[in-house]
Parts: sequence; structure tokens; C-alpha cells
Amino acid sequence: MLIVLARVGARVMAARVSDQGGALGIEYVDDVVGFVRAEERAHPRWVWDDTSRWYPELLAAGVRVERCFDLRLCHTIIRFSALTASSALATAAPGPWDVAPATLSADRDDALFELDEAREPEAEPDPLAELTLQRAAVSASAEPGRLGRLLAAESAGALIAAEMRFAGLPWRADAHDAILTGILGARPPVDGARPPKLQEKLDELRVLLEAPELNPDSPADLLKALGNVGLQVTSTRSWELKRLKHPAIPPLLEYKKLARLLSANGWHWLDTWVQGGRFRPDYVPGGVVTGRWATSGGGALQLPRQIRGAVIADEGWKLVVADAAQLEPRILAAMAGDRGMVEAGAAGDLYAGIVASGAVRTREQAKVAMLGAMYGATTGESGRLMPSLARAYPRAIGMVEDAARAGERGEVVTTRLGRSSPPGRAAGYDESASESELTRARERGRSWGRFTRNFIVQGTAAEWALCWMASIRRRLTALDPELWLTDAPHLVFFLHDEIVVHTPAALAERVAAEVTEAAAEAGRLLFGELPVTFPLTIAIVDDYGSAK
DNA sequence: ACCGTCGGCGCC
DNA sequence: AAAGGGCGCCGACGGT
Repeated sequence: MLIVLARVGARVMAARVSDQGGALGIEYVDDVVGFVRAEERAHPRWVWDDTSRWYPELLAAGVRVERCFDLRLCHTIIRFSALTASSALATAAPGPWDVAPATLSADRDDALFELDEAREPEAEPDPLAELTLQRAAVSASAEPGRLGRLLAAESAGALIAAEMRFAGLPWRADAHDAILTGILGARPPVDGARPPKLQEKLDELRVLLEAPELNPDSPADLLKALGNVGLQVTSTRSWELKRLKHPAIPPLLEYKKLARLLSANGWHWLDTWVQGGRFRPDYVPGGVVTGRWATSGGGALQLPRQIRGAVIADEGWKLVVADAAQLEPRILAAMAGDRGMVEAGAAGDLYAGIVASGAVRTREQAKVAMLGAMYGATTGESGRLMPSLARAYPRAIGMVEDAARAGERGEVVTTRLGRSSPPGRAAGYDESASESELTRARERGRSWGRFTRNFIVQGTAAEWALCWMASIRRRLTALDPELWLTDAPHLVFFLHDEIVVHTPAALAERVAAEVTEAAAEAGRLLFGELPVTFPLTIAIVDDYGSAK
């Protein structure tokens, strides 16, 4: 059974709908928390406009739900999917469901207010009608099974995002401070002042570049100073500076490293984002067109390795850290049905398998060549390796090449479960276009082709990861359904192809086994019985920094 | 004082 | 060692 929740003025309407879509009755509820708690015993699938609007309040009151449909996230998928292109939903004019992903920010009210302001006032979203449209679109599509799985996985991701924010990532401010102090020196008494080791590098730099007023944080200023000592560079990017031979370069690179740590994840970050021993970023499921999650605030998806040692399990608890090894190339092999490449990965190290097949000479070459195939490299070593890779694995390489050509023609490409790329911008030029305009138009086309090439792989990998996480969540709950979320093993972090579970130490081995099983289950969900494996690198640790 | 863009760089 | 895809955040900077 499904239960659709909708806010109607100050009240909440609950509409029961059978699995076949039949209306079973409507009631108004005043105590949403109590209602959901009571109804959840029958394991319905909750249907609501936006998980980030409903679920945090429930979690705060101690109520979890097993399943949901997040209509806003599902709407976006159906709106653009090539599998539902002729549906009533996809052909309708943009309406109130066509909004950018919301975040789980603390200021929900403000955010919603702005959204409502920006919207046509008469277009009040009707979740029941929207659900009907979505079900019709899916059942009429060529692949209702796949799309249904995608919508369920996307919605499960929304639940997980809210739960991860609720639980928070264990973060020890004292350990973080110790790491910072070790690298930067003691925290300066005044915010904005440079810590000792950063100041040392700056002093050194100013002498070596004979620029006593130099501010290396200003690219223009730095470029000028480098020019004055005869260093000709067009940018101040580290990898360009590394090529230069000058005594000022080592301290400059060191300065940049330290300055980056300070500004991105220094004491100010710690004060802003870590409260009560937990880091709670705003996860934004579906925040990236490919289906990857985004985050808003705190830069959760860019936590540098340097500070992962501050992520420490509670006393008596452990972290289970797992990442899918070489996920994207394996996804490519599986979705292309490239038996040779699937087999190359079967023994554990896909790149070693590619070397063994004779396509390239070294593991490093295999890695660079695969990355190039998925990103569209044309030059350098990666570009040179492409022909022999294509000869060895014609189906896999052919698949990304086809995706690139489709994008160049302005066509849409689609992931394994049915998420499609945004409509391509047709290459806009005509007969009268000048040579330079033509060149730019061609480059735009190629660039879009690189995007669609990567889209099918990155997007399908994101689907695998969603299925993996949804399975992990289900399995962890099943270990002891009576326990509250944060009293039992629970997900605390997700990073594209990597998860962290916070678990009582005694259960860590069991959790690791479930996480491994979940990876196999995700593979079956996407690729059926194709014998493709998704091996994990898995570690049971006290702190995230020790995971690898 | 505030806002948007850019250069740069962290993660996958 | 870097290029090729996807992001978010920082300080600097140029505009109001």
C-alpha cells in the first residue's frame, strides 16, 4: 500500500492508494508524527513531495520509515528520461514539480518561501495527481522494471541522505585541532591571522621573490612577482609551477598546500560545521545531472585525506569503510556486455586483467587508457593508447564512443536504469558562420560529446551506488529492527563509490559482510545474472584516516 | 556592504 | 606528470 501525504493549508491530508493504484480513502491528520509511527507498522510506501520537507521532522521525533517515493526527485527523472518521453508528464508544460533540488539546510522555511514566491501561485502541487501521472508514465514505458527500480533507489537515497544528516559523521574536534596544529602550527589568536608555519613559508617566499608585500593568495599579485624574477608562467596552478626551477617554487607550493588546508578545512570550518561531535553536511540527492549526489555546505564530498583522521568512531564503536574498486570501468564493461572486459575484472584487479589480455603493457597504462576512454581524452598517452584498447574491448569502447557521437549530434543518452542526459544544445551555426565561429561550434559539440560519453558511465555508477546503499540500509535495519537508527549500525557517509558505517564494535564483522553482500545485490539489480563482480576494499577501523 | 565571476584545488 | 568527465568552496577582484 501507498500513503500519500500532502499539506493542505495547516493540515495534512493522507490518501491511501493500493499497489494497483486504486484510491482507498482519504483522511485528515493533525498529528503527523503519531500517524506515521502508527501506520509504519504495516510497512506502507510513503509518498510525499520532498523527503527533505517531511523526514527530518519525523526523525527528530524518533520515527523512521522503510520506503518512500520522493515525487520531486522522481518527477525530474521521468521528465527527462528517453524511456518516458511521450508520457503526459514529460510532454506537459513545466509546472510546480519542475524545481531545482532542495537542500536539507537548517533554514527550510526560508528556502521554501523563496521557492513558493518564484512559482506560479495558482499551480498548487497535488501529490496524488502527480503520483498518478508518474505511475502512468512508468507503466507505459519500454522498461517499467528498470525505471521503477531507479525511482525506488532514488527515493531510498533521499531517506538515507536525511538519516545521514540526522546521525551525523562522528567528528572529534580535538583530533582535528591536533592535525591542524601539527601541520600549520598553533591556532592564531585572531581569526584571519596566519598560523606560524604558514607565516614562515610566506616570509621565506617574500625574500626569495624579493617582494616584501606579496600576497600569494592573489593570482595576479603572484604572477607579477614570479615574472619579476624571470619566471614566465601563464597561471599559478600548482602543476604548472612544479615545472619551474627556482628556489622560491618549493616554499610556494608548500604555502599553497597549507593555505588550502587552512581556508577549506581549518579551524573556521571546524567551528562552522562540527557541532556536538558530529559533522552534518546537507546532502542533495539528485543534485548532479548524472544522478550523483551533491552537497551544500561544508564541502562534504571533498574532505581531504589530510583530515580524515578526525573522523573517529565513538567509544566502543567502529567505522566500516568500504569502497567499490574501479567502479566506473566495471560499470562500463557490464553495461556494454563486454565479456572480455568483465572477465578482465573477474580476478579482482581490472587493470591487471587488461594488462594480462595484452592490450597494454603496464597497469598504469591500463588505468590511464580506461580513464581516457570514459572521459574522452584525445591527446597525450591516454589518447595514444585508445586504438589498442578499442581493438581489445570493442564493445565497451564502442559504447562510450557511440555515446559521444550521440551527444555531438545533439541527441540524448540514457543510463542503465533510465536516467537521461539533459537535452543537448543543438550545435548552433549556419552557412554564414565564420571560420572561427565554426571552430567554436565544433568544439562545443565535442565538449558536449565528452559529457554524454561520461554521463552513461558516471550515471550508471551512481545508480549502482544508490542500489548498494539502499541494500545496506535495509540489511542494517534487519539486524535488529527494534533498535533506533543511531543505536544500531547505520550509514554515516557516502562519497560516490564509498560508504562509511558507524557500528558497535561487536557487530563490525557482520556489517562488513552485509556491505559486501549488498554490493553483489546491487550488481544483480542492474545487470541481472551477467557474471560481473563489484569487489570492495573494506576496512574496519577506529578512524577514517586509517582506512587506506 | 553586498553580489557574481574567476582562478585554483579538494574529492570521485 | 597531466588530460579528459562530474562537483563545491575558498579568497580575490571588479562591479554596484
